[in-house]
Amino acid sequence: MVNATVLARYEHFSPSKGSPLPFEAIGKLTGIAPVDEAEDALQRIGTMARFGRDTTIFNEGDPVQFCYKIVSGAVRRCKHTVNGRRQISDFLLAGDCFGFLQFGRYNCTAEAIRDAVVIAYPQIQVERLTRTMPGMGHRLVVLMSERLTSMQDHLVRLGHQAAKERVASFLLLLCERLGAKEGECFDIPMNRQDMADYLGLTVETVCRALSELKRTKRIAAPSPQEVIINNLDALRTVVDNED
Amino acid sequence: MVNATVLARYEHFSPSKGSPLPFEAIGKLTGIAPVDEAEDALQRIGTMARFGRDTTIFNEGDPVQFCYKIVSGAVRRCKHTVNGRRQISDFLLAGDCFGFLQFGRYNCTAEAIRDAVVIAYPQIQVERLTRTMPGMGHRLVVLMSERLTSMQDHLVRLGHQAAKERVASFLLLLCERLGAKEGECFDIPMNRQDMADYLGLTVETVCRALSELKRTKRIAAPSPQEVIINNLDALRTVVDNED
DNA sequence: CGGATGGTTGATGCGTTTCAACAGAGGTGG
DNA sequence: CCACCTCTGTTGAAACGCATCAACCATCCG
Repeated sequence: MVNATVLARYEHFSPSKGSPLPFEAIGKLTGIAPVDEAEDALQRIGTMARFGRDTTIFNEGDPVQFCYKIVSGAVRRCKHTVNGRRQISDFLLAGDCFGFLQFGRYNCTAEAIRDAVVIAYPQIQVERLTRTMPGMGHRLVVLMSERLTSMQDHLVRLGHQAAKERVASFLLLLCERLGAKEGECFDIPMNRQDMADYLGLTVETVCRALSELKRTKRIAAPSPQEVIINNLDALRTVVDNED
Repeated sequence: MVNATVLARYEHFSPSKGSPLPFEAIGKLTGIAPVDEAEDALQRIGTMARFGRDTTIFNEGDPVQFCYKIVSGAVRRCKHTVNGRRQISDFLLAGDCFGFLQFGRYNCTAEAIRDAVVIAYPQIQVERLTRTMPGMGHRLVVLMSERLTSMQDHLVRLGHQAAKERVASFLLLLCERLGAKEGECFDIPMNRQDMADYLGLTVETVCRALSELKRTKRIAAPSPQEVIINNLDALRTVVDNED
């Protein structure tokens, strides 16, 4: 049953509808060549898949079948609470991996924020690689460790920062992640509701915080989905005024 | 310099003042015998140390020198923000490990909540064990994975739950962790400030939430440090009313 | 053109923080 | 041994920030 669900998802796959592409195709798509042995080994077991906006990649509690790497698009990891609310634990963009080092069942839900192309690695084969290739395990642990660090930072955000500070902090994070420079325009890949569910706020509060930042000239916004950070240090000042 | 600090800490060590005990002593103290090869190997490289209440075990950013396991007492993992506030990411009790799988530098600060006896494992030797013993790496990864899961749950708490719900949720967590049954009295190992810094609240709000839970007979409190959960399900109801 | 969707702004109420006062436990020194 | 102090926990009153509810605008699409 679970298998059927997963296979059904592959129908979203666009480049060659219905049948997952072998990994080789990625090289052409992304222009990225495997840099080392571990990466090369992973490549060989990966197949591409495409998930439409707001579709579920896997649910919390599902048996682990695949691990993923994002080629393009964006994904949110989240938990749904009993009363329909949602806490997003993090956002994933091109190049990010998820679903690795989960034991038995996924510990959170993964959903596409916008159309996303991912590479799916069968978990069983990843595990085999981890056992046989010395570098692989370590690499995954480092990945996990980084995630833990970023979640700790997020705890600080949710525990001790005011709305404006959370939004400012989020913009800085996004800016860095996207490699945008001061004064450079970049796209916000998620909508206001996603931002709100990540920051533990309401859509309205996120809007007001953004408006406030615009009013005070710390940021500019050509469109609702685009932002320019006029002065990185000015934004950092907002974040640090946590009290 | 860093070495000197760490060595100085060992002076707190009480059973044989000044010189760290070889691990064998633990067997007698805790009555726990090594259950398998990995555990046994760890035992041989561990030395005991004692940290007084509110002392620092290591600071965020310190180079990783030791990994720890708690024999008795309690420890908090936390981050200190620029303006003196503190976010506690989790509490650790007897049997819990921390400081493992950190790369280069600790990603958070660890402090003793109350007098704590720990076993310190030199990081270099732990790493060697991880490379040579097949079971060790996997065990550490599982540990890390559990931590990630619990931090995700905590994100939900901080992001979407009201004060009463957070406190109720915290009590349930503590109760389970300590293995206390419904109607059984158990000790709260940390003070109100620690609880507040963990839950992203103020001391006063934590107090009020506790008083409210007492008033409604969901819990009883023989002393400020002791709690009895009269009805687990009643408390769970409080937690789930997240909206 | 009409309806749906996502984003923004305004007014109001509620919950948490803040500030303040006080109570009880534990420790110290006269 | 008691007076005194400190530290932690508790409760009250007022201020403030965010959520809520509601209206409105812009864009997109049928």
